[in-house]
Amino acid sequence: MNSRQEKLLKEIVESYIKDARPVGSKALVNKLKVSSATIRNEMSELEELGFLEKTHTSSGRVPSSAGYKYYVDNIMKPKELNGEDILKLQTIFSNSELALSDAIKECMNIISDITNYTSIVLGKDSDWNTLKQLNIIPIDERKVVALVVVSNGHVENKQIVIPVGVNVAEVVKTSEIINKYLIGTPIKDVTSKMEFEIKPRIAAIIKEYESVYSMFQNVFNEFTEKNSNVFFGGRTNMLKQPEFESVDKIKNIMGKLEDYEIVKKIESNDEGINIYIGEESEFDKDVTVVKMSYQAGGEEGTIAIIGPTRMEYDKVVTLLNFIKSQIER
Amino acid sequence: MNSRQEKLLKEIVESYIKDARPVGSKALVNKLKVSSATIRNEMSELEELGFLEKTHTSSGRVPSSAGYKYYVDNIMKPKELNGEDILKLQTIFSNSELALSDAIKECMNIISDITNYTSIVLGKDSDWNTLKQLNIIPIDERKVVALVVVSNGHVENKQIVIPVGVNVAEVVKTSEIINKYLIGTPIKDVTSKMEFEIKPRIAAIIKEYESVYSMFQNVFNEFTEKNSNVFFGGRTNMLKQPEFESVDKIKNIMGKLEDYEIVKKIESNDEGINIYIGEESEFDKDVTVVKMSYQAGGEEGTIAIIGPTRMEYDKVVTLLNFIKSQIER
DNA sequence: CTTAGCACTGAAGAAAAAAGAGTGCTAACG
DNA sequence: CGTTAGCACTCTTTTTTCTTCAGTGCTAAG
Repeated sequence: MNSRQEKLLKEIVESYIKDARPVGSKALVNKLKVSSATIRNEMSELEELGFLEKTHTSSGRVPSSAGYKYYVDNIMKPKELNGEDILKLQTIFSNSELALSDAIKECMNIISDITNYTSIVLGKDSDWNTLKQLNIIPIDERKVVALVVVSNGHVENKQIVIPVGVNVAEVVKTSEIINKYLIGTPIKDVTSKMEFEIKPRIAAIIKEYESVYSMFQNVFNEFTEKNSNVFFGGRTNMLKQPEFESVDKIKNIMGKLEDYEIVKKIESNDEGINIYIGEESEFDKDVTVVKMSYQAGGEEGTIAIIGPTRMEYDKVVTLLNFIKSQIER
Repeated sequence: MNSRQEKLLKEIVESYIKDARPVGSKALVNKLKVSSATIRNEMSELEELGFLEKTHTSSGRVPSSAGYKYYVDNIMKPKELNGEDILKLQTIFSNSELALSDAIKECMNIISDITNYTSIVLGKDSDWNTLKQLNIIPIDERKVVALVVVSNGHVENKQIVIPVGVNVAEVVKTSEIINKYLIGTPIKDVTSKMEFEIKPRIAAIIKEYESVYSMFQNVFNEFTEKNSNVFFGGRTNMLKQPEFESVDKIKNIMGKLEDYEIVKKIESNDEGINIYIGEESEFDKDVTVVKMSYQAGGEEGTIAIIGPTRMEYDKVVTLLNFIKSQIER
């Protein structure tokens, strides 16, 4: 691809990102300083290379997924960010009391506002984390709160009504035993370990040990299934994009965003920024997912921006890079 | 309204709920056992009374908001529920370990599936609840989890990074002081009480008391602002309804569902079932909100079903009544 | 009061026509 | 030989016209 073609691709991608309208040859004569006929020639060459597409035989050109990809990889320059936005984000990180994951969530929320795309923060799948601590906090004589702390710093609490025939002291005692024998166990193994390590031990000292046992099993079960380490920002921002004007498309995308099985596939292990355009996104041919994993101070996860393929890539990438630089400190 | 008119309204409402198509006079001759001309006469009378509407001069009739209202108040009979569904709901409540609010959330999720409407569970606004307990759980030497328990049984946890120059013991000490002096304080007053009751006390014993003070203020602040006691079931079910085929309508409704300020207005204080049809719903002229408050064992809140005005009122009301009966036990 | 009959209405759909944006190709130009 | 003006052609979009049809309101008779 020669430099004029690159310039041409750049202008087409940027114009289409801006207006969501196919770009014709005449519209670019000012930018390229050559006649529309020349531009047409170059365009048809870019089309043969697979970087451009036509919506019909005599329409203007639209970037293909490959076109966006080339743009992202070779042409795009980091975007100057709005000072005000930067400041907002920086303020969040400079609030040193905030846990990293909370700070990230707040930031992604703001980024959703800035960009009008949807953002997702995905805590690392709890299967791989280990039990760090289990606390029982009595609320009254019939209720306690079970607090499970996991190695990645994630905390989950659940209110429990104590079964009849059991008293708070017994529940607390059981939690002590669990803490003694199960700390460090991967969350996914807790259920089986409970049966062999804990059940026999409490059987010896608690009358209604079956109730207590199943009570704690429930706590862990729920925790394992939990989708709660998914955070969304600007869930409906997608609707603002002109390409999602068909109800079916909206249904499709919103439906996928509701489906935890699909969303969790976004999870990334790469601390670099990865961009999945169109079909690659696994959402829709017109959707792009930009994602990046983070890891710091024992917390890890993935952050992602979901938007149309017609995305302001420069802005999004620059924003994520900014977040990355903040995380690293 | 005479009894034939009631019967007519009933048939029109039920037919429209079923098919989402305006109902013409001929379609009802079998049901009413009179000629289409007679039905037309009655229809135009019902229209004058404000219970029916036409989409255009020569179209069939559609129930107006008032028509639905009359149907709900005077005509509708409780609906026989599917035994399988009942069983599912009952199982949840019979799981005695579940906190009430968790049980309700699960139930509403199931009801969303059954009905294809959206459900909402709204914890009572924390302004009116009092602080019951504050726990600090050390995670490591720089991190703790602050756990705030509120009188309604709601628990919120937040991970905090301890400011430099402060140690865990000081944080724990502060939490003990807060527990000593602030328990029973309405959540909305905690912030001001912190300043006058706690700040002076910790100033005496902690060097970096300013940091510790603002740290705890942050915990409570976040808690007060928190939207987290809103639970949604079947958020996108609305999209399945044929009346929401226009993108603008979807945007409008989904947007409102994302806006905490609007959603929290659903909050109800009436333990009876209230139905807000059309404009009254505050969502859209084609939306109905059915809501009811609950209160038991110190927990309280509102549950609501949001769907089209063309809603299966009998089913929804019967389901909510069922939930109510379960809560009362 | 009920009903058959019929003219009338307005939406929805199909078909045809007109307008417009943009292309590809050819031939001329420096 | 790359660049450009010119022009026929293609396909979408918009507008217009026509047709169909479900359903109404009204009238007059039972």
